[in-house]
Amino acid sequence: MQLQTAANRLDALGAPTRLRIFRLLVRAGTDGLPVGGIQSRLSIPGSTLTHHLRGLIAAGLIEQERQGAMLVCRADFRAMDELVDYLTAECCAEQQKDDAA
Amino acid sequence: MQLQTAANRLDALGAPTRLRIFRLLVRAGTDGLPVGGIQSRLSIPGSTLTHHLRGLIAAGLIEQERQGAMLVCRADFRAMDELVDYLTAECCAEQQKDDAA
DNA sequence: CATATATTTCTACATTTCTAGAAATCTCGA
DNA sequence: TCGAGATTTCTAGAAATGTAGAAATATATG
Repeated sequence: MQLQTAANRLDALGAPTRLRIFRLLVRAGTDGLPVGGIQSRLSIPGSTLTHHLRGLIAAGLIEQERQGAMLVCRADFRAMDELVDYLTAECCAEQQKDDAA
Repeated sequence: MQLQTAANRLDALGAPTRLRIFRLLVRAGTDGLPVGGIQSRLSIPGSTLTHHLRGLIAAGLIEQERQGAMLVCRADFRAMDELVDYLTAECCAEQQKDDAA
């Protein structure tokens, strides 16, 4: 995983509103939740919610699938695993390599 | 770990510059690195570096200890572990609890 | 004290971000 | 095609953020 990708995902989760959305979707599991379901549970105006969902999608942290009139959102668990791996990968390496990349 | 704390730490790591700093310190291990060492390795102007170090400290992700004229920075590995735990804790819970908190 | 090295503070500016109301668009069923 | 529900787009303003030059401050050493 590249630094930029990791930074994008961390940044996406760094806003409390988006972190709440993401955690709600993680809890919802593989069934996911429609946009409206997120909206009512978290009391977020639609336009604001769309804005944040776009950010989470751009970061590759969630996916959407249309089911009729509703747009179902799901957490991308693989993406989250990659992120966790990235954070822990170099732990205590104690090396003096540069971090230019 | 509270949502706000997690969001603060994720946000702190969400900027590429700060993520590079943090990973450099993680690699440096318990010895840490002085501010100047980070500056020369990552080619970041001093004022910019100080700015970002302040953000990482505020998020509880790094600590500083003065050693003579130099200020040694170290990653707080416990904080990183807490953050990783937070990200993985609710994974695949498949529950329908609210996320109002 | 004077000087060199290390780091921060001050300052400024461009850019991005968050928020949300109102209007527009999309999807389905009758 | 019309209406209702679902979601997005448009728009705008306030606030936060990233960046870094120049000056100031701190620390050690001779």
